[in-house]
Amino acid sequence: MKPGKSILKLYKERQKMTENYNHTEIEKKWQDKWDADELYRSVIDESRPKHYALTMLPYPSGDLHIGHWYAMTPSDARARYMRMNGFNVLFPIGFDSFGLPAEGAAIKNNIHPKKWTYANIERMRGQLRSMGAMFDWEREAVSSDESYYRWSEWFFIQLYKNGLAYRKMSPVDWCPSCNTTLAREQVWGDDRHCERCGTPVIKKDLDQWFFRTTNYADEMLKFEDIDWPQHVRTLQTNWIGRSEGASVIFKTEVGDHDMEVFTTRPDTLWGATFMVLSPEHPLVEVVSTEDKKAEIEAYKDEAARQSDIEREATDKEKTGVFTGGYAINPVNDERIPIWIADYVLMSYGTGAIMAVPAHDERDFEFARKFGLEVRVVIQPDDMEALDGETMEASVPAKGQMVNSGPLTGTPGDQSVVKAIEFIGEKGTGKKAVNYKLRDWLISRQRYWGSPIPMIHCEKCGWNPVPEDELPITLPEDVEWLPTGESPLKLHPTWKHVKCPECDGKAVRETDTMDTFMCSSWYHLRYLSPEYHEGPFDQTEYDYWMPVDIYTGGIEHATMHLMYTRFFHKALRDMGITKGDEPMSQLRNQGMVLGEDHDKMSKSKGNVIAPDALVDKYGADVVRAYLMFFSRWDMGGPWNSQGIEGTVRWMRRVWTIFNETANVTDVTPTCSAETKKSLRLKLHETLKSVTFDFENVGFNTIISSLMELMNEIYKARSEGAVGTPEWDETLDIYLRMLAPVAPHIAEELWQVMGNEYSIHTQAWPKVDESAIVVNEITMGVQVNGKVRDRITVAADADDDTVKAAALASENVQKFLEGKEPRKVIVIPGRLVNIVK
RNA sequence: GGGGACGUGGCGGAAUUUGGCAGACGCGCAUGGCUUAGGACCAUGUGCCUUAACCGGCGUGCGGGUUCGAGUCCCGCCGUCCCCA
Repeated sequence: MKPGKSILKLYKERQKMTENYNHTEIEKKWQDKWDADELYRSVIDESRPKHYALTMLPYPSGDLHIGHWYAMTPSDARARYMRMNGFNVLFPIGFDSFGLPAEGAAIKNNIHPKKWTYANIERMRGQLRSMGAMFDWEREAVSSDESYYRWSEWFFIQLYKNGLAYRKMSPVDWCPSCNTTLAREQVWGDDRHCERCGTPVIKKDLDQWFFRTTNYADEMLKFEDIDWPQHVRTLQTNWIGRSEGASVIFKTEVGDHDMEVFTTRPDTLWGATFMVLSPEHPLVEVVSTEDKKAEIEAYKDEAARQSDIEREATDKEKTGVFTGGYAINPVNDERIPIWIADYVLMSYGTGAIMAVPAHDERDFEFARKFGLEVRVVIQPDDMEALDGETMEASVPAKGQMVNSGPLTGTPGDQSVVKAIEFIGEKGTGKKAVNYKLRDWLISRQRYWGSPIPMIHCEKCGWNPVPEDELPITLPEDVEWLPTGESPLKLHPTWKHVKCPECDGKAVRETDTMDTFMCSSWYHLRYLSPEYHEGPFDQTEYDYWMPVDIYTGGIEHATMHLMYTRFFHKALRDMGITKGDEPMSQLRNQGMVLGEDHDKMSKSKGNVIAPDALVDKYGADVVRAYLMFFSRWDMGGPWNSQGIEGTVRWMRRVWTIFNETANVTDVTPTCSAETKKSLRLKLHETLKSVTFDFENVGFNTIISSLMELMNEIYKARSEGAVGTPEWDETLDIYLRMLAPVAPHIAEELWQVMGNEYSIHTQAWPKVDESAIVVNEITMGVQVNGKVRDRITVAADADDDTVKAAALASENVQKFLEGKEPRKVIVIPGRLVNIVK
């Protein structure tokens, strides 16, 4: 090795250091300064329009992952863009810090959930700061803080007092190993096992608290006044599952009990040849005969182990058991057998159906399998006469009523209405609407959640805790049994209280609230997290609400996003909130996949850790690459080679600005043409970047900025440095870069000798005159295929364009001497010549 | 089973608005420059087939349709992904 080699290498290294920017240093420097200057404090300012930008509340799992960056940093860029456009922007952050994982950690590692949670929050605060987002930390809200859950409790009481919270017995998923109920989302797989221990869950009847979400089912189907993605609207609409029909009472033959059924097809009542109850239906015990009991019990156990989806699947072999009991069909007083079958769900409708095999697919399969009668009562006009004995499939279409007593002959377009009239007159049924939506089960047999502020007294029943006694705080001196049972229940003293009514002995509710309760109103707590007179300060509410843009994952479409709408509407009706909807606009981001195009997971080893990326590339590059690599609403695979392209771009940006700042006395040598086209490209870029920010199209923002940087390099090589056009371009470029890469933009803003801070600068305005062009190129097609390109004056009339197109040699060649039959001119776009 | 979304080069993806020049931008690759050197930087090229090159032909999952014109609209398939109390 020659001695000169290492010296040269050293020199090169040093040169590289000055050429490239030190992201760690710069990002720290500006984050500290922004903090010290409270640059991102958002306070009420009536002189400016407000913009409330909200990103979904993270759970403090312990480590920020790339998904958080993907959700938050593009949202931050958009919020910054709005700020530069004169809006007073609120972009808050906080933590959804109650929940199951904290208790998992407690049981597994013997660490208190509170300690675990708050340590995680502390760690994640630092990680969140590294994003360089414009979070207003003064408004941080943490849902497990006493000052927060005190108001969750208060809301519960208000809902209770207004009849929107109630208690009832309900079958819930229960893990016999963990000795606790599970949320629906904690039950996994087709065999319905516990997410934590893998034990198959069972259904268990428990007294639980519910919120009356179904009161708002119809209102939640309305989306006219909010700009939410069609996909989310569809998911919520299907989830609510509204259907119109009739409710009809069938009587049991023995005991004359009512069995209510819901049907969308009351016109087929005369074709009901049997009834099916859900295996969980309370009347199963009553109607079944002694000889069937054992068989029925076995069947019930079997059904309880299956998921509702499996049970409802139409391709599944039908199973069922005859109860030995009979019902009376109210329209014709016929005696029909009562069966139980798993395809009837207790959670849908009334848990009982009238089976009309001739006109319902599943009833038909069931009837054929068990040899039950198939009776045709509807005859569609365009079909041959149906025969119940021989038909091979059910006919669900509407049509003329046949074999239907007094309604025989009613045409298909009136059948449902007439049938409802008929049962109405008979007093045995009425028009009804059914929803798939259930009331929201709020009880959790958990410790780490907001206590339900209710007290039970043997004498006075349930009463809410007096409001001046709030908050009911969680006791900290608790222990976990290996059974996993809630420590609140096991605590020796906590639950024993005096009855607020009679002052006698009473007990607290030891269940806590579903954490979706906390996240239903966090956007209100952000308004005034230090406020103690109520859940929020009314003045702040009146200024900031509603949320102008809400960003987050699609996975919350039917959970959080429905709960929060319900919550807002319920609060509105109680006089607490105003307006019908909490969030005017919703935009969802997709998911960042691993480099193998698979979902990221520790077991697959394809997880991308943002902290390491920030160390290596800096927050600005990570932000920009996340915006660039795919359409935001689609997401896509990470590519560690791909990010290098963003690094190169950022380095080129850095170079251009530093070079320009350091160059003095330069004499421009470029042509007027160069200056004009640079300015054209600049304002075209500004226009499209503005459009893209407005429409949340992040990837094309970055590609436009890359294109413009390529054009800047071209202009530089042509000697444009030092011209007014050059200076204008660089000035506007930095402003456009600022929302994307806040640190480097701030640094370069300073390098260029401007006043701090770039983030309080105005968004530039497009100069339309710069975009006007004199000449345009148009494609010329012959029979739809491009054969040439012509350059014409931008304002040329159609005849001129036509003439220019026909003058093309290549066009003439393809015309083969023939006279064109038709020439279509699309101004500014193309010419199509039809041979 | 039902509901929804998507399908464009070797790869990620562009093509806004009302159907109007497909493949922007980036990765990768290739060639050249600078270099003792390059996994750095700069420049150029890069859908496929054919060609020395031009020209030409073919091209947005497959098959049909509407239209002067279809990635975009309609119908039918195939495939992938997501959601489902």
